[in-house]
Amino acid sequence: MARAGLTTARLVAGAADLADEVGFENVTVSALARRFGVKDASLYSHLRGVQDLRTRMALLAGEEMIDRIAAAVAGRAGKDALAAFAGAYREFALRYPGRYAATQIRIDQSLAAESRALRRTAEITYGMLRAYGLQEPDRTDAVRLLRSTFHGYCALEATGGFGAPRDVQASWEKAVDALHLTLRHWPREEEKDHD
Amino acid sequence: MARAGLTTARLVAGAADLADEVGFENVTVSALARRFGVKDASLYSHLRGVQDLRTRMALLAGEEMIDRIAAAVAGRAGKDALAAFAGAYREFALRYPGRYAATQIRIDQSLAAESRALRRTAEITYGMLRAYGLQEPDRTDAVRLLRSTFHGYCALEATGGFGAPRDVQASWEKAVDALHLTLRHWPREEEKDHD
DNA sequence: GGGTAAACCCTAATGGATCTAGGAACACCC
DNA sequence: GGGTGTTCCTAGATCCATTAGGGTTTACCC
Repeated sequence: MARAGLTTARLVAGAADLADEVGFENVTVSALARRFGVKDASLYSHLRGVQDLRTRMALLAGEEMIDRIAAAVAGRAGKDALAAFAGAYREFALRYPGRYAATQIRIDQSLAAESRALRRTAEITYGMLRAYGLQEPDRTDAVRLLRSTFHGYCALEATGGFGAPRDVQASWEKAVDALHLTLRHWPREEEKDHD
Repeated sequence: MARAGLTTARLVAGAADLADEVGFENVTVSALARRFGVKDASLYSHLRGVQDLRTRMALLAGEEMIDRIAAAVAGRAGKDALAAFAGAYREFALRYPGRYAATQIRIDQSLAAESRALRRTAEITYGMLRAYGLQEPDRTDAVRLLRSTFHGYCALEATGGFGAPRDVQASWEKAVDALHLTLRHWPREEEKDHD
């Protein structure tokens, strides 16, 4: 009956590792308890339940991810910053698929508001766009486009959506190039291109 | 003991409706049996199990989705076709969230190869790009970029990822505009923009 | 160093999910 | 009307989430 030394933080970290190994959707309270050599019920002193666990995993993974991205972007601007952001984003998504999946779940609005990770992500993303000189609402539109492309690419790649023989890394770099050009020549409110 | 008249097709269609109502991940064999007023075990004469059910849902939803898109794109070219494709894509994803989620699961490679929906999707997507005059590998890169952006946007929107007050429809139209320009001025292999 | 309160982990039990095995009722076809 | 499958059911095994309540270790305080 040696104590296992469980804490909420250790459990959540263990769950994140487990998610990377077996997939986010296969992280169960039972599996987590097994990993710590403990009975299921023991986890309920540290976690309110599986929903709580998932939320905590999402927040942890979000922090870890934005830390990597922030480190990659630091000291860069313009296309350099964009490429660094994109590279760190995809690197994280591919290397830690369970953690990445965790970042994509729906989070309670009130929790999201007080999440340091989300605030930092917004800061860093908007900061990265500064060089392109966009004003609202174009800035928000651009952020949404970037996030969509990054997430969509990683999600499709992760689920085996890209079947063509073409190198996936090369396509990614092309996409980042294209995004850079899009940001540089953003179709602003007045100067719409009709064609 | 009146027979319920179950068939694989009816079950899969029912499961798709159920997915749109309660979410793809909440479609269970039990819930589906309940919906048809039948015991769980009865479904196993028509379906091999929950994995089989999910795969069939994915194939069905994929067909339905590409049908809508094909109808929208028919007779259009260039930016017109792109906008129609994008509109039909997002319309489907938002209106049938459970079916859309089904289309995103990982499908067995051998099954994917013989899927009519996947072949048609490829045809229509590449056809839509004809007007932009891209050659391989640029064409594949462009397809990947389009799919990523469309999927990423719908996925983020569906999980409540867009918190800013900016109108989501407007951002989407801007994204489609931006994609059109990207396709028109695609950074081809030789003429790379270094900046 | 011993007592005690809190923290930690357990047993036990409920309810819901997937899935298998085997049996009964129905439809159809001659 | 008697086969002959197909369709659906009962029963049961296994796994997961969660709650209730109880025993044991830890750490702190005198």
